[in-house]
Amino acid sequence: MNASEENLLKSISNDTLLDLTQRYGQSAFGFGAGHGTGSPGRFPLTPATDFHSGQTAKSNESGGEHTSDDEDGFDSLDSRKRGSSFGDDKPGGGLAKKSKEQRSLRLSINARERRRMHDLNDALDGLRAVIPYAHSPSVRKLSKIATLLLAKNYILMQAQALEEMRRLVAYLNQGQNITSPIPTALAPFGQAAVYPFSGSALSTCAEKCTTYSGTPSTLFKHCNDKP
DNA sequence: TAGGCCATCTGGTCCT
DNA sequence: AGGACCAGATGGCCTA
Repeated sequence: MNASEENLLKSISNDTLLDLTQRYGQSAFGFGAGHGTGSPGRFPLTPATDFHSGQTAKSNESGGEHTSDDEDGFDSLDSRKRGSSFGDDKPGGGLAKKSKEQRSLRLSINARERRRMHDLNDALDGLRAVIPYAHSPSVRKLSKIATLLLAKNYILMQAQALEEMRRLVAYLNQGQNITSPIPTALAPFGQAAVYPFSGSALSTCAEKCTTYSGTPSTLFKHCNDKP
């Protein structure tokens, strides 16, 4: 992890929304500031030499098509890594000594797992697209962990802002004039600021997922709630 | 060159 | 039984 990213994570982990807000205000979530200015960063990954054939294979970077993965996985695999025991002759490892049936099953499972991880990465890309940081080609893409932590705090910050707006509206609706700056009575913030869904009319997990994800519902099979 | 990040494979577990 | 999910292992790429 580079220094800039490290600093970001430090600032995220302490839950200081004020600090986070200041960073947003400065649009300081581009990691390119401290390093690699003018450098395109490490993404997208450059094509690598195929492990077996020596041919150049396109990276399976998330967002790419998942078409060829479905066959049996082998020929269309990302060339980065074939796994620890793939084709390995060591005892107990690899598919070489397994039956054709077992091998076929293993390849099928691998392809499924690959697809699953691609879906996960697609979702992470979607998350990166909506959280505020510099989306510039010269800026390094957020790492997975940074994306998740930043998203979490962004949600908290938005919830806090929403709660503040609600209080302000309520205050104004009482017919009181605001002669001084923002009333200090608006703080501290209630629980609703911490749990965005706590006051929501949406009661089931499925409803929340449908409303807030914008993602195909098939990706939310965790929802046990019946709408 | 070390460390961070990543994709992939793999075997285990749980669920439908 | 088959699929989803998970965590560990492995090795490639990139940056400081």
